[in-house]
Amino acid sequence: MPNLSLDVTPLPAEWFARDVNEVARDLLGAELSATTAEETVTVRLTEVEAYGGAEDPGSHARRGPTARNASMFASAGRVYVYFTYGMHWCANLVTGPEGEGSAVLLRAGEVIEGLELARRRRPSSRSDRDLASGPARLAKALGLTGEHDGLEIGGAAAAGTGSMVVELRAAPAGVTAWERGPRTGVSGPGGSAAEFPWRYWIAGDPTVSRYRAA
DNA sequence: CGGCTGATGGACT
DNA sequence: GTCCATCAGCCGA
Repeated sequence: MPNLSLDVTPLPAEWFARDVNEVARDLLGAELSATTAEETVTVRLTEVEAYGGAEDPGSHARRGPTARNASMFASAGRVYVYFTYGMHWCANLVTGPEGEGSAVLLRAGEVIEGLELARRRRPSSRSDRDLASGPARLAKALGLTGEHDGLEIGGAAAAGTGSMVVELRAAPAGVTAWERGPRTGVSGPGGSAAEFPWRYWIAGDPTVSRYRAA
């Protein structure tokens, strides 16, 4: 299935109204931009993970809505940002209808616009290809934090002293060279990692995060 | 480049 | 208490 054009605002709901795995795969190659204070960082998505609702043992939504995951249960086209490991923010795009709790975790990307700002935000990055080569790295390069949880794509929201606008454009011709495999850190009772090969990445792309299965 | 390990705090049982 | 949808720093090659 070819990628649909996403150059309209707000996003067409039908683009998200299908299996979260198809949405995840079609997000590969898409361009996500985040603008604050007249400065924009854009990443070309190279790695994502699909997470289902209550039926998915690896999903934050598996035990129903809480204060933390509330925005996951909103309708499609919003950003779900959560805090993990005591220091990192990670960003997802909500894909399901209201109440479902499905979303796509943005795991890695290539910075294609706003390189200077991305470098400023990630001074510890060893090279430009590491600027967004991991979920927390990507969120940091884009400037996304808990302030932006629930933000609607294509919309704007007050965030601290400034504002944030997030926009998404699909790859013009789609991505054909994609691969998939087990998600990170998803195993144990209720479903092994192998049962959910819902991690997708662009084959051979140097910005894909260095994940090794246990 | 790749492997190993400590850091660090909120959510949830 | 325990569990994280992780990363930076350090080391060796």
